[in-house]
Amino acid sequence: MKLSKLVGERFKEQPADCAIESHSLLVRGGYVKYVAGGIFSVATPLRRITRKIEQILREEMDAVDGQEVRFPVVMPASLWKESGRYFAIEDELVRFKDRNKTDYVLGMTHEEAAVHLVREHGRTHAAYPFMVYQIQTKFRDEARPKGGLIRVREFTMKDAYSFHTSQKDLEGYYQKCLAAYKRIFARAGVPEVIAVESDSGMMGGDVSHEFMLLSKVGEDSIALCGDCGFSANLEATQNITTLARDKVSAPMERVHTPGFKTIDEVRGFLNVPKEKCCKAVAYQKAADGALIVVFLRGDLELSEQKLKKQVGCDVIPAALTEQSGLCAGYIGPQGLANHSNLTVLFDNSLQNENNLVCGANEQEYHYTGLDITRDVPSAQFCDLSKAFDGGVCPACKKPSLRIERGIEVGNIFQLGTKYTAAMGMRYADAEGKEQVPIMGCYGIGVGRLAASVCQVRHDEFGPVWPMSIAPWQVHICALRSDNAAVSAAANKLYNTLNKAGIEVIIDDRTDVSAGVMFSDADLLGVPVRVIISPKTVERGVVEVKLRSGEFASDYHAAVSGKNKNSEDITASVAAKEIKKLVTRLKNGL
RNA sequence: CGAGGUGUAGCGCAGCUUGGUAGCGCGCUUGGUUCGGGACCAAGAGGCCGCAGGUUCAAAUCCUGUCACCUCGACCA
Repeated sequence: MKLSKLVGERFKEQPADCAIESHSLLVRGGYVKYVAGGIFSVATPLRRITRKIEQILREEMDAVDGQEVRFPVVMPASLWKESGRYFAIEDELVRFKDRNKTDYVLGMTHEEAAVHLVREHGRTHAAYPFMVYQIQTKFRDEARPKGGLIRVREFTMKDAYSFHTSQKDLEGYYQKCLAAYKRIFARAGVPEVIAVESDSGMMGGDVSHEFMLLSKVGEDSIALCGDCGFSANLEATQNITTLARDKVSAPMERVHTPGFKTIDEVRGFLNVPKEKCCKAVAYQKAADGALIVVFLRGDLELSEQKLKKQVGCDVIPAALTEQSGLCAGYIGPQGLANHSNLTVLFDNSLQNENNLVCGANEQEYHYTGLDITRDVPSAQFCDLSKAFDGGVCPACKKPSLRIERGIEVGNIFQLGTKYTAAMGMRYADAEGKEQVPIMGCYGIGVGRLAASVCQVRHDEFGPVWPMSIAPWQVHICALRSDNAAVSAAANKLYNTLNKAGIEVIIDDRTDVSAGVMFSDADLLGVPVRVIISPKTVERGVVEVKLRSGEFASDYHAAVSGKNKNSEDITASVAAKEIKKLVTRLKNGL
């Protein structure tokens, strides 16, 4: 590839509207061009990167007996009505009508299509287990695309679907896929990706993992235990609290707290620690507006995800009106209006607690001396608060939990029979009895992975691509290409490397300064840089540098140590050395 | 969907308060001088000032509406 012909502009100004480094660098390096909200065109350098990622995905999926297939982007609504998701999913699923007024959807994931494809093949138990996968464009009408390629509406995803005759078989296969995923991320140059337990959300099923690349720009919070290695999505991490109960329970006392509503105001006024307050949070069920009041310890945060799971439906923060019978800012467990349509829940953190401050369900009054055991004997406790930094690990019970941010680069779910049952997929078991197959699914976002690698592998000048996914392996900067000797030497090396099967891009522009060439090379992030200039030609050498900055002098020495020779010999000697270097980097040495 | 913000040349921005010839930097074109970390000089090209109404002799500027985008939140299979 000649850089002079490469489509896409590189520039030095920080683009407006880029909130994270990977977005800014991918725009500045001419990797992507914005088309519309969450929709990008991908230029050659990024396309070459994603092709390499896709190839790694194919190899690893094939290694666990995956069969590559291709599902349609456009599917009839009827297929999505079979699974029920046509109605369950709201605006994220794009719906439209064709010329005959038939309803269609744009594929945002392909469980339905997968079941549709394999239900005939899967009629006999002898067919199992098997997996199909595809690498294809998906469209999700995200409420708010952000972070450049991290969260987009149109994206390429590798999605795989496995089918099994027993939970045990699925679990065994699931472990194989988990191992395959670890290999994939290691090969893509981000071995630090970790698998964390996740909440399966509305995908259904019980066990699921998310693959997280720790990064401050990540959208997910992850709880990690530095002691036992426990890791889980914050939403799926049980919050264990350890506050000790006071020896003596004071009697409840009604106190005047004019205008003090929030925990901070009340605890400051009454001079008690936050954790001795009983906080009330009001929500409503999204479907019917029924009120939910959650009580939790004053220093903790409610997890909406956990609340949703507990009440079994979507929830929204409550709008407290006169009719609600709730007294905003003064809600407490004692004397709460007896509302037929009110759910009251207590977080585990309040269990056995005493001497708490709580609302009195009356304007401008709180109680002190609340003893949950004594005063609210009917309280139902469950896990509703968020785990926190420095909290207790649910696995090893040591206070060594830390909370970090991560980018979700992949996920795997044990789906169970949600789709197979709904869509009528059946097989005959060994006894001839009809059974419903069990399903697993496994996804990796290709563009998001590329952007994530950029996010964690860059310096102030540009991305530093790992050799395994770099758009090219070698970048030749021919300084002063207007000089015939330089141009001849550079082209000779370029041709020699090409013939040797090395992926090489040459900056053959005759009208730019060295600084421009180096800056562009930095933005393209190719691992091995070869510099040819009048000076190096004079000495009969080429200069080799690594984008990462490591080992640069070694290789310079190795190449320049050769005797001064004719151009031909310099090219072949240099090419040999460069090929060795590329191989070494490929093998991660 | 809620809150805040921004739309002016390919990109980054000024101009708007107080209406009166549309500007700057980068990039682009041509010529010349330079040449190992985003060079310099000279001459050029490039704009429906997001869109639609309104006020006015006159609107990038004031008013109304609308669309798009960004940030935070909600949502996220």
